[in-house]
Amino acid sequence: MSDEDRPDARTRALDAAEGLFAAKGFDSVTLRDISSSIGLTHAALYYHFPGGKEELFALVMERNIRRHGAGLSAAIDEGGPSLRGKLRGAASWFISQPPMNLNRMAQSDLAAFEPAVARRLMDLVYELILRRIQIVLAAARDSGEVGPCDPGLLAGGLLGLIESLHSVPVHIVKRDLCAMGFELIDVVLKGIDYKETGYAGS
Amino acid sequence: MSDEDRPDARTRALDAAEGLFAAKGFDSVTLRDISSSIGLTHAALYYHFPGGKEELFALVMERNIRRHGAGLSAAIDEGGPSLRGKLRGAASWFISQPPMNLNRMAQSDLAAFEPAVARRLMDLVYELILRRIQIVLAAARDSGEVGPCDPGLLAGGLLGLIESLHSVPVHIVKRDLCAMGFELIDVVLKGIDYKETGYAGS
DNA sequence: GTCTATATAAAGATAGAC
DNA sequence: GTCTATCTTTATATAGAC
Repeated sequence: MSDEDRPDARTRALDAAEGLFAAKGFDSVTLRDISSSIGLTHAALYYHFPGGKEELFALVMERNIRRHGAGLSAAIDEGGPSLRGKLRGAASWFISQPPMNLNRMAQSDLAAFEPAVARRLMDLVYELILRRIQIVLAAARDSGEVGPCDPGLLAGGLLGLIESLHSVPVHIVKRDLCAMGFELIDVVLKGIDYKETGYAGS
Repeated sequence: MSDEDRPDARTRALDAAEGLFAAKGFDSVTLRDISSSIGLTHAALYYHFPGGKEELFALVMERNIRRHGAGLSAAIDEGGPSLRGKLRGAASWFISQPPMNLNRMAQSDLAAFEPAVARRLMDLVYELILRRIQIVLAAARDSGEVGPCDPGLLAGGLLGLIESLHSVPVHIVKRDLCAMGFELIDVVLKGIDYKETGYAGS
């Protein structure tokens, strides 16, 4: 095992920035936070990202969205042919990842950015993530697997639902987050009247 | 109508801060943003809030949480005896208000606060908001109005679901946000197999 | 590529006049 | 109560040495 498996400084900067931006948001993270976490001074970041903090953030977010798009797509495909399997795959993916905090990105982080940049990132979210879920739902509806519904509305709702699991206070997490996600998926599929779930009361 | 209905400066500061903090988060709002929006200099804020920005934020958040608690409670009571009515009331309330962004508050805004302050605010959220929804669900389950379910999990999920409506891109909002919220409530109640909803296809 | 040093701007906070 | 003025710290960003 050579030491060549260590990413170059640019990639390490992107990785560090991704974690910090995801956890604290654009304004709360300083370039020094990022650079010092990979053993550089903040000035070195301007060599790799001449556009400064905004360029770094935009690059990080785009990479993050694309990674989520690819991971989500694979997880859906691995879920098998049923809608339930596909949605469980999607839930597993989002639960396995740090929270995307799309609300914060849209409403806070991108507020001070050039509209073109902000627009582009939000379009990517829609195209690679929301649309992917929407298509799954629309296919199930069109094939009659489920009844009439609004796939666009439901896709956003499902994402909010699953991502909200990341905010569950630790002392409330009695079970595996993934099991909780699956239970919420079953609620969406069958409603809370659903009797055949594995859940056995409080 | 006397001019006495104008709130005092302290209240106007809290009001302005509430809107700004809600929209942009703790770090993105400056004391000058708040003071200038009510025609004061930022130094004047230190007369009303000697503890500075952190005190102001904590006061604003506590007031906001209590207002949501009261509004939510009233909305649930006005929803009538059925679970569906109560949940529709809750949805109407959250949709009528600016987004709470509890995720951002818990994960970003409060990260740099004293643990005791952060803990206290999160406890208030649980006690006044999540618990209120949880109780409604538990009562419906215990009375047999719905089947077995986990009220704690569902309360958080419902909140995430409804709050996610605030992030729906404007060009996607084909209908009234409240109607969309009601449709999501019906999904939770009956699942997407539900055929008797008013929804009439894409 | 990364550093040190520095320029510049903005923010929280305080002192003291009015 | 609110202001002006100032202090201190911290951030982004740049220049130039190595």
